[in-house]
Amino acid sequence: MRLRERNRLAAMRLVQDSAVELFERHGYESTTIEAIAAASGVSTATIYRHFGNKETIVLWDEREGIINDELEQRLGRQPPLEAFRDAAIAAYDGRDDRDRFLRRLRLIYANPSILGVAAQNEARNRSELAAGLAAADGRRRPTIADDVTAAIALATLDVAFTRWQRTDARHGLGRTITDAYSATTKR
Amino acid sequence: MRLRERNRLAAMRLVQDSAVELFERHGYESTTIEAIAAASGVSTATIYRHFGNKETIVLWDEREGIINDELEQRLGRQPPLEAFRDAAIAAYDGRDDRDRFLRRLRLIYANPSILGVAAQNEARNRSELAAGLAAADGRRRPTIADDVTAAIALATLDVAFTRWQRTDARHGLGRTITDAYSATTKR
DNA sequence: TTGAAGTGTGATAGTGACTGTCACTTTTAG
DNA sequence: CTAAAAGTGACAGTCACTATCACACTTCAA
Repeated sequence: MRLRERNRLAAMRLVQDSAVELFERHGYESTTIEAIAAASGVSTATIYRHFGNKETIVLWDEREGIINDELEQRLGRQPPLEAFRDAAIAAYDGRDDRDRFLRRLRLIYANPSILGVAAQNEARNRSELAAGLAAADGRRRPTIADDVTAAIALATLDVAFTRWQRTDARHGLGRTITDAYSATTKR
Repeated sequence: MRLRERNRLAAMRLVQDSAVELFERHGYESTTIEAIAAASGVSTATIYRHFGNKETIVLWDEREGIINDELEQRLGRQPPLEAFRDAAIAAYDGRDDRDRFLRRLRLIYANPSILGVAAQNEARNRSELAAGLAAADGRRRPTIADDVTAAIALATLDVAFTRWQRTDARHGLGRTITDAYSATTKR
Protein backbone atom coordinates (compact mmCIF):
# COMPACT_ATOMS: atom_id res chain seq x y z
CA MET A 1 0.00 0.00 0.00
CA ARG A 2 1.21 3.46 -0.94
CA LEU A 3 2.27 5.91 1.74
CA ARG A 4 -0.52 8.28 0.80
CA GLU A 5 -3.15 5.58 1.27
CA ARG A 6 -1.71 4.53 4.62
CA ASN A 7 -1.64 8.10 5.90
CA ARG A 8 -5.18 8.61 4.75
CA LEU A 9 -6.49 5.53 6.52
CA ALA A 10 -4.57 6.37 9.68
CA ALA A 11 -6.05 9.87 9.69
CA MET A 12 -9.56 8.52 9.11
CA ARG A 13 -9.24 6.04 11.97
CA LEU A 14 -7.97 8.79 14.24
CA VAL A 15 -10.82 11.13 13.32
CA GLN A 16 -13.43 8.39 13.74
CA ASP A 17 -12.10 7.41 17.15
CA SER A 18 -11.98 11.00 18.39
CA ALA A 19 -15.45 11.67 17.03
CA VAL A 20 -17.04 8.56 18.55
CA GLU A 21 -15.53 9.49 21.88
CA LEU A 22 -16.92 13.03 21.71
CA PHE A 23 -20.33 11.91 20.43
CA GLU A 24 -20.70 9.46 23.31
CA ARG A 25 -19.62 12.02 25.87
CA HIS A 26 -21.44 15.16 24.72
CA GLY A 27 -24.04 13.94 22.25
CA TYR A 28 -24.03 13.85 18.48
CA GLU A 29 -25.76 17.14 17.76
CA SER A 30 -23.81 19.04 20.38
CA THR A 31 -20.45 18.02 19.00
CA THR A 32 -19.26 20.28 16.20
CA ILE A 33 -16.95 19.29 13.39
CA GLU A 34 -14.60 21.95 14.69
CA ALA A 35 -14.42 20.17 18.03
CA ILE A 36 -13.61 16.90 16.24
CA ALA A 37 -10.95 18.67 14.20
CA ALA A 38 -9.39 20.10 17.35
CA ALA A 39 -9.50 16.74 19.15
CA SER A 40 -7.95 14.81 16.28
CA GLY A 41 -5.50 17.43 15.00
CA VAL A 42 -6.94 17.30 11.48
CA SER A 43 -8.50 20.35 9.86
CA THR A 44 -12.23 20.53 9.21
CA ALA A 45 -11.58 20.86 5.49
CA THR A 46 -9.72 17.55 5.48
CA ILE A 47 -12.40 15.84 7.54
CA TYR A 48 -14.91 16.80 4.87
CA ARG A 49 -12.61 15.60 2.12
CA HIS A 50 -12.33 12.21 3.77
CA PHE A 51 -15.87 11.63 4.95
CA GLY A 52 -18.07 13.97 2.97
CA ASN A 53 -20.43 14.64 5.86
CA LYS A 54 -20.71 14.40 9.62
CA GLU A 55 -22.77 11.21 9.62
CA THR A 56 -20.26 9.25 7.60
CA ILE A 57 -17.63 9.80 10.29
CA VAL A 58 -19.61 7.26 12.31
CA LEU A 59 -20.81 5.12 9.39
CA TRP A 60 -17.45 4.65 7.67
CA ASP A 61 -16.25 1.07 7.94
CA GLU A 62 -12.85 0.12 6.66
CA ARG A 63 -14.07 -3.41 5.98
CA GLU A 64 -17.17 -2.38 4.13
CA GLY A 65 -16.23 -4.37 1.04
CA ILE A 66 -15.93 -7.70 2.82
CA ILE A 67 -19.60 -8.60 2.66
CA ASN A 68 -19.61 -8.17 -1.11
CA ASP A 69 -16.61 -10.45 -1.50
CA GLU A 70 -18.22 -13.07 0.70
CA LEU A 71 -21.49 -12.74 -1.16
CA GLU A 72 -19.91 -13.16 -4.56
CA GLN A 73 -18.55 -16.57 -3.62
CA ARG A 74 -21.97 -17.76 -2.50
CA LEU A 75 -24.47 -16.27 -4.90
CA GLY A 76 -24.47 -19.06 -7.47
CA ARG A 77 -24.39 -21.92 -4.99
CA GLN A 78 -27.01 -21.05 -2.37
CA PRO A 79 -30.51 -19.60 -2.34
CA PRO A 80 -30.19 -15.81 -2.23
CA LEU A 81 -31.28 -15.21 1.35
CA GLU A 82 -29.05 -17.95 2.72
CA ALA A 83 -26.16 -16.66 0.70
CA PHE A 84 -26.67 -13.17 2.05
CA ARG A 85 -27.10 -14.39 5.61
CA ASP A 86 -23.89 -16.41 5.50
CA ALA A 87 -21.99 -13.59 3.86
CA ALA A 88 -23.17 -11.23 6.57
CA ILE A 89 -22.10 -13.63 9.29
CA ALA A 90 -18.70 -14.06 7.66
CA ALA A 91 -18.29 -10.31 7.36
CA TYR A 92 -19.63 -9.14 10.72
CA ASP A 93 -19.49 -11.96 13.28
CA GLY A 94 -16.34 -12.38 15.33
CA ARG A 95 -14.72 -9.16 14.21
CA ASP A 96 -11.62 -8.33 16.17
CA ASP A 97 -12.95 -4.78 16.61
CA ARG A 98 -16.26 -5.94 18.03
CA ASP A 99 -16.32 -3.24 20.66
CA ARG A 100 -15.72 -0.35 18.31
CA PHE A 101 -18.35 -1.80 15.99
CA LEU A 102 -20.91 -2.03 18.79
CA ARG A 103 -20.30 1.55 19.91
CA ARG A 104 -20.70 2.78 16.35
CA LEU A 105 -23.92 0.80 15.90
CA ARG A 106 -25.31 2.35 19.09
CA LEU A 107 -24.56 5.84 17.83
CA ILE A 108 -26.17 5.04 14.51
CA TYR A 109 -29.42 3.75 15.96
CA ALA A 110 -29.60 6.49 18.58
CA ASN A 111 -29.27 9.38 16.10
CA PRO A 112 -31.90 9.81 13.38
CA SER A 113 -29.70 11.86 11.10
CA ILE A 114 -27.06 9.13 11.02
CA LEU A 115 -29.75 6.54 10.45
CA GLY A 116 -31.00 8.63 7.57
CA VAL A 117 -27.65 8.62 5.80
CA ALA A 118 -27.31 4.89 6.51
CA ALA A 119 -30.63 4.41 4.77
CA GLN A 120 -29.42 6.32 1.72
CA ASN A 121 -26.50 3.90 1.52
CA GLU A 122 -28.84 0.97 2.01
CA ALA A 123 -30.98 2.14 -0.90
CA ARG A 124 -27.92 2.00 -3.16
CA ASN A 125 -26.89 -1.39 -1.79
CA ARG A 126 -30.37 -2.68 -2.38
CA SER A 127 -30.43 -1.92 -6.07
CA GLU A 128 -26.91 -3.29 -6.48
CA LEU A 129 -27.91 -6.48 -4.72
CA ALA A 130 -31.03 -6.80 -6.83
CA ALA A 131 -28.92 -6.36 -9.95
CA GLY A 132 -26.55 -9.04 -8.65
CA LEU A 133 -29.42 -11.45 -8.05
CA ALA A 134 -30.70 -10.88 -11.55
CA ALA A 135 -27.25 -11.38 -13.04
CA ALA A 136 -26.75 -14.60 -11.10
CA ASP A 137 -29.86 -15.92 -12.82
CA GLY A 138 -28.81 -14.62 -16.21
CA ARG A 139 -31.31 -11.79 -16.37
CA ARG A 140 -30.30 -8.35 -17.50
CA ARG A 141 -32.67 -6.37 -15.29
CA PRO A 142 -33.98 -7.25 -11.85
CA THR A 143 -37.56 -8.47 -11.69
CA ILE A 144 -39.83 -7.29 -8.94
CA ALA A 145 -39.02 -10.57 -7.20
CA ASP A 146 -35.31 -9.69 -7.25
CA ASP A 147 -36.07 -6.30 -5.76
CA VAL A 148 -38.20 -7.81 -3.04
CA THR A 149 -35.60 -10.44 -2.19
CA ALA A 150 -32.88 -7.80 -1.97
CA ALA A 151 -35.10 -5.63 0.19
CA ILE A 152 -35.86 -8.53 2.54
CA ALA A 153 -32.19 -9.49 2.78
CA LEU A 154 -31.11 -5.99 3.82
CA ALA A 155 -34.09 -5.23 6.04
CA THR A 156 -33.57 -8.47 7.93
CA LEU A 157 -29.91 -7.68 8.54
CA ASP A 158 -31.02 -4.31 9.83
CA VAL A 159 -33.38 -6.00 12.28
CA ALA A 160 -30.52 -8.18 13.48
CA PHE A 161 -28.24 -5.19 14.03
CA THR A 162 -30.98 -3.25 15.79
CA ARG A 163 -31.71 -6.03 18.23
CA TRP A 164 -28.11 -7.03 18.81
CA GLN A 165 -27.08 -3.46 19.54
CA ARG A 166 -30.01 -2.99 21.91
CA THR A 167 -29.63 -6.14 24.01
CA ASP A 168 -26.10 -5.36 25.19
CA ALA A 169 -24.96 -7.83 22.57
CA ARG A 170 -25.91 -10.63 24.95
CA HIS A 171 -25.67 -13.34 22.31
CA GLY A 172 -23.13 -13.35 19.56
CA LEU A 173 -23.99 -11.29 16.51
CA GLY A 174 -23.88 -14.43 14.36
CA ARG A 175 -26.57 -16.00 16.47
CA THR A 176 -28.80 -12.92 16.22
CA ILE A 177 -28.36 -12.81 12.45
CA THR A 178 -29.27 -16.48 12.15
CA ASP A 179 -32.38 -15.98 14.28
CA ALA A 180 -33.51 -13.03 12.20
CA TYR A 181 -33.19 -14.89 8.90
CA SER A 182 -34.99 -17.91 10.36
CA ALA A 183 -37.95 -15.64 10.93
CA THR A 184 -38.17 -14.79 7.24
CA THR A 185 -39.28 -18.30 6.31
CA LYS A 186 -42.05 -18.96 8.82
CA ARG A 187 -44.28 -16.06 8.15
CA MET B 1 -62.96 21.65 12.15
CA ARG B 2 -61.77 24.83 13.76
CA LEU B 3 -60.82 27.85 11.67
CA ARG B 4 -57.23 27.64 12.92
CA GLU B 5 -56.90 24.07 11.77
CA ARG B 6 -58.41 24.84 8.37
CA ASN B 7 -56.07 27.77 7.86
CA ARG B 8 -53.14 25.67 8.85
CA LEU B 9 -53.96 22.88 6.40
CA ALA B 10 -54.63 25.35 3.61
CA ALA B 11 -51.26 27.00 4.22
CA MET B 12 -49.47 23.62 4.26
CA ARG B 13 -51.09 22.55 1.00
CA LEU B 14 -50.14 25.86 -0.58
CA VAL B 15 -46.55 25.60 0.60
CA GLN B 16 -46.25 21.99 -0.54
CA ASP B 17 -47.62 22.79 -3.98
CA SER B 18 -45.34 25.78 -4.46
CA ALA B 19 -42.35 23.79 -3.24
CA VAL B 20 -43.00 20.76 -5.47
CA GLU B 21 -43.32 23.08 -8.42
CA LEU B 22 -40.01 24.79 -7.65
CA PHE B 23 -38.22 21.52 -6.86
CA GLU B 24 -39.27 20.04 -10.18
CA ARG B 25 -38.24 23.12 -12.09
CA HIS B 26 -34.94 24.08 -10.46
CA GLY B 27 -33.91 21.03 -8.47
CA TYR B 28 -34.30 20.22 -4.80
CA GLU B 29 -30.91 21.40 -3.56
CA SER B 30 -30.98 24.57 -5.61
CA THR B 31 -34.32 25.68 -4.23
CA THR B 32 -34.01 27.58 -0.97
CA ILE B 33 -36.62 27.76 1.74
CA GLU B 34 -36.62 31.48 1.19
CA ALA B 35 -37.65 30.94 -2.43
CA ILE B 36 -40.49 28.69 -1.29
CA ALA B 37 -41.54 31.29 1.23
CA ALA B 38 -41.57 33.97 -1.46
CA ALA B 39 -43.50 31.75 -3.89
CA SER B 40 -46.15 30.75 -1.37
CA GLY B 41 -46.43 33.99 0.57
CA VAL B 42 -45.72 32.27 3.88
CA SER B 43 -42.73 33.25 5.97
CA THR B 44 -39.78 30.86 6.39
CA ALA B 45 -40.37 30.80 10.14
CA THR B 46 -43.89 29.53 9.61
CA ILE B 47 -42.77 26.94 7.08
CA TYR B 48 -40.45 25.51 9.71
CA ARG B 49 -43.18 25.56 12.31
CA HIS B 50 -45.44 23.54 10.04
CA PHE B 51 -42.99 21.08 8.53
CA GLY B 52 -39.95 21.03 10.77
CA ASN B 53 -37.50 20.59 7.91
CA LYS B 54 -37.15 20.99 4.19
CA GLU B 55 -37.60 17.30 3.40
CA THR B 56 -40.95 17.06 5.16
CA ILE B 57 -42.40 19.67 2.82
CA VAL B 58 -42.35 16.90 0.20
CA LEU B 59 -43.01 13.96 2.53
CA TRP B 60 -46.01 15.41 4.34
CA ASP B 61 -49.20 13.58 3.45
CA GLU B 62 -52.51 14.77 4.75
CA ARG B 63 -53.88 11.23 4.65
CA GLU B 64 -50.98 9.66 6.44
CA GLY B 65 -53.17 8.15 9.11
CA ILE B 66 -55.39 6.21 6.73
CA ILE B 67 -53.17 3.17 6.44
CA ASN B 68 -53.15 2.72 10.20
CA ASP B 69 -56.93 2.84 10.35
CA GLU B 70 -57.20 0.32 7.54
CA LEU B 71 -54.61 -1.89 9.19
CA GLU B 72 -56.33 -1.88 12.54
CA GLN B 73 -59.49 -3.37 11.04
CA ARG B 74 -57.54 -6.21 9.45
CA LEU B 75 -54.85 -7.16 11.92
CA GLY B 76 -56.77 -9.78 13.89
CA ARG B 77 -58.47 -11.34 10.88
CA GLN B 78 -55.72 -11.84 8.29
CA PRO B 79 -52.11 -12.98 8.31
CA PRO B 80 -49.94 -9.91 9.01
CA LEU B 81 -48.46 -9.45 5.53
CA GLU B 82 -51.81 -9.80 3.79
CA ALA B 83 -53.38 -7.41 6.25
CA PHE B 84 -50.67 -4.86 5.59
CA ARG B 85 -50.85 -5.32 1.84
CA ASP B 86 -54.61 -4.82 1.77
CA ALA B 87 -54.38 -1.85 4.09
CA ALA B 88 -51.77 -0.28 1.81
CA ILE B 89 -53.94 -0.84 -1.24
CA ALA B 90 -56.93 0.66 0.50
CA ALA B 91 -54.88 3.66 1.59
CA TYR B 92 -52.87 4.35 -1.57
CA ASP B 93 -54.57 2.87 -4.61
CA GLY B 94 -57.10 4.96 -6.46
CA ARG B 95 -56.38 8.17 -4.59
CA ASP B 96 -58.10 11.15 -6.10
CA ASP B 97 -54.82 13.05 -5.93
CA ARG B 98 -52.90 10.37 -7.82
CA ASP B 99 -50.93 12.87 -9.83
CA ARG B 100 -49.72 14.92 -6.90
CA PHE B 101 -48.81 11.70 -5.15
CA LEU B 102 -46.76 10.48 -8.10
CA ARG B 103 -44.88 13.74 -8.41
CA ARG B 104 -44.06 13.69 -4.72
CA LEU B 105 -42.87 10.08 -4.94
CA ARG B 106 -40.59 10.98 -7.81
CA LEU B 107 -39.03 13.81 -5.85
CA ILE B 108 -38.56 11.52 -2.86
CA TYR B 109 -36.77 8.79 -4.77
CA ALA B 110 -34.67 11.22 -6.79
CA ASN B 111 -33.28 13.09 -3.78
CA PRO B 112 -31.21 11.20 -1.20
CA SER B 113 -31.75 13.66 1.59
CA ILE B 114 -35.53 13.30 1.30
CA LEU B 115 -35.15 9.54 1.16
CA GLY B 116 -33.07 9.73 4.32
CA VAL B 117 -35.79 11.50 6.26
CA ALA B 118 -38.37 9.08 4.83
CA ALA B 119 -36.24 6.26 6.21
CA GLN B 120 -36.20 7.84 9.64
CA ASN B 121 -39.98 7.86 9.56
CA GLU B 122 -40.03 4.30 8.33
CA ALA B 123 -37.85 3.22 11.25
CA ARG B 124 -40.45 4.60 13.64
CA ASN B 125 -43.29 3.00 11.71
CA ARG B 126 -41.49 -0.29 11.77
CA SER B 127 -41.21 -0.50 15.53
CA GLU B 128 -44.82 0.63 15.90
CA LEU B 129 -45.96 -2.03 13.47
CA ALA B 130 -43.91 -4.69 15.24
CA ALA B 131 -45.48 -3.64 18.52
CA GLY B 132 -48.90 -3.87 16.88
CA LEU B 133 -48.20 -7.36 15.58
CA ALA B 134 -47.10 -8.46 19.04
CA ALA B 135 -50.17 -6.95 20.65
CA ALA B 136 -52.46 -8.64 18.11
CA ASP B 137 -51.05 -11.96 19.32
CA GLY B 138 -51.27 -11.01 22.98
CA ARG B 139 -47.55 -10.50 23.51
CA ARG B 140 -46.25 -7.53 25.41
CA ARG B 141 -43.01 -7.10 23.47
CA PRO B 142 -42.30 -7.90 19.83
CA THR B 143 -40.32 -11.04 19.16
CA ILE B 144 -37.61 -11.05 16.56
CA ALA B 145 -40.19 -12.63 14.25
CA ASP B 146 -42.49 -9.64 14.74
CA ASP B 147 -39.64 -7.28 13.92
CA VAL B 148 -38.76 -9.22 10.79
CA THR B 149 -42.38 -9.36 9.63
CA ALA B 150 -42.77 -5.62 10.15
CA ALA B 151 -39.52 -4.97 8.30
CA ILE B 152 -40.61 -7.13 5.37
CA ALA B 153 -44.02 -5.48 5.22
CA LEU B 154 -42.56 -1.98 4.97
CA ALA B 155 -39.61 -2.86 2.74
CA THR B 156 -41.95 -4.56 0.28
CA LEU B 157 -44.20 -1.54 0.12
CA ASP B 158 -41.12 0.55 -0.54
CA VAL B 159 -40.20 -1.71 -3.46
CA ALA B 160 -43.69 -1.29 -4.85
CA PHE B 161 -43.50 2.50 -4.62
CA THR B 162 -40.03 2.56 -6.14
CA ARG B 163 -41.05 0.53 -9.16
CA TRP B 164 -44.41 2.17 -9.65
CA GLN B 165 -42.89 5.63 -9.56
CA ARG B 166 -40.16 4.61 -11.99
CA THR B 167 -42.31 2.97 -14.65
CA ASP B 168 -44.46 6.01 -15.38
CA ALA B 169 -47.07 4.34 -13.26
CA ARG B 170 -47.94 2.13 -16.20
CA HIS B 171 -50.03 -0.29 -14.15
CA GLY B 172 -52.19 0.76 -11.27
CA LEU B 173 -50.45 1.15 -7.94
CA GLY B 174 -52.67 -1.55 -6.45
CA ARG B 175 -51.46 -4.01 -9.05
CA THR B 176 -47.82 -3.20 -8.34
CA ILE B 177 -48.35 -3.57 -4.60
CA THR B 178 -50.02 -6.95 -5.13
CA ASP B 179 -47.14 -8.13 -7.32
CA ALA B 180 -44.56 -7.06 -4.78
CA TYR B 181 -46.24 -8.90 -1.93
CA SER B 182 -46.66 -12.00 -4.07
CA ALA B 183 -42.90 -12.08 -4.39
CA THR B 184 -42.45 -12.31 -0.64
CA THR B 185 -43.86 -15.83 -0.51
CA LYS B 186 -41.97 -17.57 -3.31
CA ARG B 187 -38.41 -16.92 -2.29
C1' DT C 1 -70.88 41.88 21.07
C1' DT C 2 -66.87 42.47 23.71
C1' DG C 3 -62.70 41.88 25.98
C1' DA C 4 -59.22 38.87 27.96
C1' DA C 5 -56.59 34.72 27.33
C1' DG C 6 -54.50 31.78 24.25
C1' DT C 7 -52.18 30.78 20.07
C1' DG C 8 -50.11 31.60 15.44
C1' DT C 9 -47.11 34.77 12.56
C1' DG C 10 -43.23 37.57 10.78
C1' DA C 11 -38.85 39.67 11.50
C1' DT C 12 -34.41 39.25 13.08
C1' DA C 13 -30.13 37.51 14.77
C1' DG C 14 -27.38 33.62 15.42
C1' DT C 15 -25.28 28.69 14.96
C1' DG C 16 -23.13 25.19 12.46
C1' DA C 17 -22.85 21.96 8.42
C1' DC C 18 -21.03 22.12 4.09
C1' DT C 19 -18.70 24.10 -0.43
C1' DG C 20 -15.28 26.42 -3.23
C1' DT C 21 -10.91 28.51 -3.79
C1' DC C 22 -6.04 29.36 -3.28
C1' DA C 23 -1.40 29.18 -1.64
C1' DC C 24 1.59 25.77 0.35
C1' DT C 25 3.51 21.11 1.43
C1' DT C 26 4.12 16.26 0.70
C1' DT C 27 4.26 12.26 -2.21
C1' DT C 28 5.11 10.06 -6.50
C1' DA C 29 7.34 8.85 -10.80
C1' DG C 30 10.91 9.26 -14.21
C1' DC D 1 17.06 14.84 -7.96
C1' DT D 2 13.36 17.17 -10.05
C1' DA D 3 8.96 18.11 -12.18
C1' DA D 4 4.27 16.75 -11.88
C1' DA D 5 0.52 15.34 -9.14
C1' DA D 6 -2.11 15.17 -5.25
C1' DG D 7 -3.31 16.31 -0.44
C1' DT D 8 -3.67 20.00 3.28
C1' DG D 9 -5.04 24.16 5.89
C1' DA D 10 -7.02 28.70 5.93
C1' DC D 11 -10.61 31.48 4.67
C1' DA D 12 -14.88 33.28 2.91
C1' DG D 13 -19.46 32.33 1.72
C1' DT D 14 -24.22 29.86 1.44
C1' DC D 15 -28.09 27.92 3.50
C1' DA D 16 -30.79 24.92 6.70
C1' DC D 17 -32.41 25.46 11.01
C1' DT D 18 -33.23 27.56 16.02
C1' DA D 19 -34.51 30.95 19.40
C1' DT D 20 -36.69 35.11 20.62
C1' DC D 21 -39.91 38.86 20.69
C1' DA D 22 -43.40 42.09 19.39
C1' DC D 23 -47.74 41.90 17.07
C1' DA D 24 -52.10 39.95 15.05
C1' DC D 25 -55.58 36.75 14.90
C1' DT D 26 -58.76 33.09 17.12
C1' DT D 27 -61.33 31.44 20.80
C1' DC D 28 -64.42 31.50 24.50
C1' DA D 29 -67.00 33.20 28.30
C1' DA D 30 -69.81 36.70 30.01
